Amino acid sequence: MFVCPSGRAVSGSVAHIGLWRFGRACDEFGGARVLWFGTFVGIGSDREMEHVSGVGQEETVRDVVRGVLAEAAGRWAVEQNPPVSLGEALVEVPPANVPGDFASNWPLTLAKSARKPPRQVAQEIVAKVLPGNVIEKVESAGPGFLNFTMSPQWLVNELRVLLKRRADYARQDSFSKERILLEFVSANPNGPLHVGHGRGAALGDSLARIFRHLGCAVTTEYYINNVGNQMENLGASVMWRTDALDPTYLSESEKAAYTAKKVEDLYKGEYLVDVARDIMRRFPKGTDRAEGILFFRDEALALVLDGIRGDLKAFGVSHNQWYPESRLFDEGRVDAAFAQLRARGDLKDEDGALWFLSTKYGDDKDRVLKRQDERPTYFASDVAYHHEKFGRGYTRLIDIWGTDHHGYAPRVRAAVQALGHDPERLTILLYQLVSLVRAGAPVTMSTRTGEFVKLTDVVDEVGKDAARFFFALRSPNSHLEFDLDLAKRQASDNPVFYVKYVHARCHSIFREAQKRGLLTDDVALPDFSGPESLDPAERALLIRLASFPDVLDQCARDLTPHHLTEHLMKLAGDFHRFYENCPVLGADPDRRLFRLALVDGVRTLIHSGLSLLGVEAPESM
RNA sequence: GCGCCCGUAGCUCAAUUGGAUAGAGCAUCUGCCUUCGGAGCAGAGGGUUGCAGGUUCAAGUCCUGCCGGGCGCGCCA
Repeated sequence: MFVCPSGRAVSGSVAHIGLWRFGRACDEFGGARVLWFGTFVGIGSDREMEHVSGVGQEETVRDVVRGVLAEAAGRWAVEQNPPVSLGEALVEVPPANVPGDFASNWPLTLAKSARKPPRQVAQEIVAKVLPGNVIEKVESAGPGFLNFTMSPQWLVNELRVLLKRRADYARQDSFSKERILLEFVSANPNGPLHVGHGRGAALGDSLARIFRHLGCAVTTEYYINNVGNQMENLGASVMWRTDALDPTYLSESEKAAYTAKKVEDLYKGEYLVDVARDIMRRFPKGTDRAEGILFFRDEALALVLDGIRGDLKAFGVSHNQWYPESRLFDEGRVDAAFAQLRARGDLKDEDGALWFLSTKYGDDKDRVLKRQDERPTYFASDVAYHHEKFGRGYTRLIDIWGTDHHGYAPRVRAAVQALGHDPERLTILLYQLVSLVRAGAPVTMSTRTGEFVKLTDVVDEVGKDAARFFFALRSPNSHLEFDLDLAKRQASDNPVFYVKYVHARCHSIFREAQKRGLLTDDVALPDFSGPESLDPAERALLIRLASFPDVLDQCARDLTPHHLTEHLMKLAGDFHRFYENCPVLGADPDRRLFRLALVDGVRTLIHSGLSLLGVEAPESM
């Protein structure tokens, strides 16, 4: 067992361990100063087969391969003259046609400084790999690639680790230092959430779950825009609906107040009729109530927010915190942010307004913080809000926005920077918008006509699980076409059902095993013995299961759950091939126990994976 | 006009951040499965990665210019 400066066994880049090794060797040759941490256990030795117990997990499979590679390359490098500097190297999953579980292109990148052909470098590094039980085979191939094949013993042992850790499998110590604030949805509270918000909600919630699973402390937050023009317009819109329902309900001054608003600024959505009815029911004519737009605004706001909370709950999403914009004013944070910017010389007064000189920080124009009439802009509170979020001590802020807000990003970044925060610690994740398809034809979505498709309509139609899975199916960066017909089909062409079915089938095998008296305890499966040799279908499943931590790692790195949905679909495919070729209950006792363990591993990871997406995994269907 | 995102098989999308013969699913076609759940499996066809240059051992990926699509460009939020 060894400990790395970063706290992670083999962190990020291979260069880390490579340099270690390299450094130590240099020291032996009287070379560079060396930092040596802990005791290095020769990679590939039997010790390596022991996995750490406890909450955290040190290495993913890929880390293990990186370690083997770096160790060998490090020993190779010290023998080179002129000296070779080991840069970044990458261990990747190779294309299907190449033999091996992992591959590296390192020799290709080292060839130049080593002044040797890449193939030769590859062969020399292969020769340096220490024999052991982890890697079965290392080969040089192609123009200078290295191909690694994991040993059956390692794969089988990793299954034991999975069955021991269960729901904690893939938790990694390195992530425990991260404190993330994830802000998402934050839709203006002027009506129900629509489908576009659903994508943001699914994205944010799944990412939060994935980060937490990996061991990060994550807070999810919804920022409520409860002040400003649009909220007054909401109040006026409700008054307009109220007036239509009962012309005697509003006072004359109230009528004047809402009719003073421009008609095109009013929200036309039908749901506001219900809001109006609700208010009239709770405050009958003649009873005591506050007067004016603000009364209707606040009442409407409360009702709309309740609705949004309900929409999200039905979608399996609940934020840890709801942060109202008004709080920033109540606590004086907006003025405080202004003062700080002023002190830095980042403000100017011009045309009677107060401006933030965002062009100093890369924005393409300066931005107004306070209008001529002294009222602050939305941007002003957002500046204060981001400042406040940083002040809470998070290591990272993530904002998730629809791509239609992308033009807003540079000014927020500028503000964050001007207020003295590291802009690298703020990530603004933009997702492309969603188009709905029904019966092969697009469903139109326009917020302006008030005919937008509500998230709840989609959830009601296809179910929460299908909706969650579909929203997580694609990279945030690509347009998402949501096929409503496909999503609700109870057939194998629907990926949600394909994956869920495998989970149910796994449970069915266990039910059958118990019925036949082949299994007394369906949970433990502690000590199965690894088979002499693995069937290809068994092997494919083992490597797929073992790749789960790497997949989550990648989801966290790329800020997208779509690697996970893809992995689950591949896992389901692997399982069906296994199921087809490898009878479980009909096998001899040792093999049966091993295969039951495999099935147990599959259902465990499907359950974990789906729950990270907010999707249920039924035991029968 | 300017800025950001995108363009990959008939359709919907991947491609591990510059790597090997660009892969899946659906659809189509051909087979298989009365066993632990047939909601399954195996196989086939299908591509000049929008176009044209450039960078290098290597480009769907990077740089330039076009073409096409989406979204922004307010003292709205």
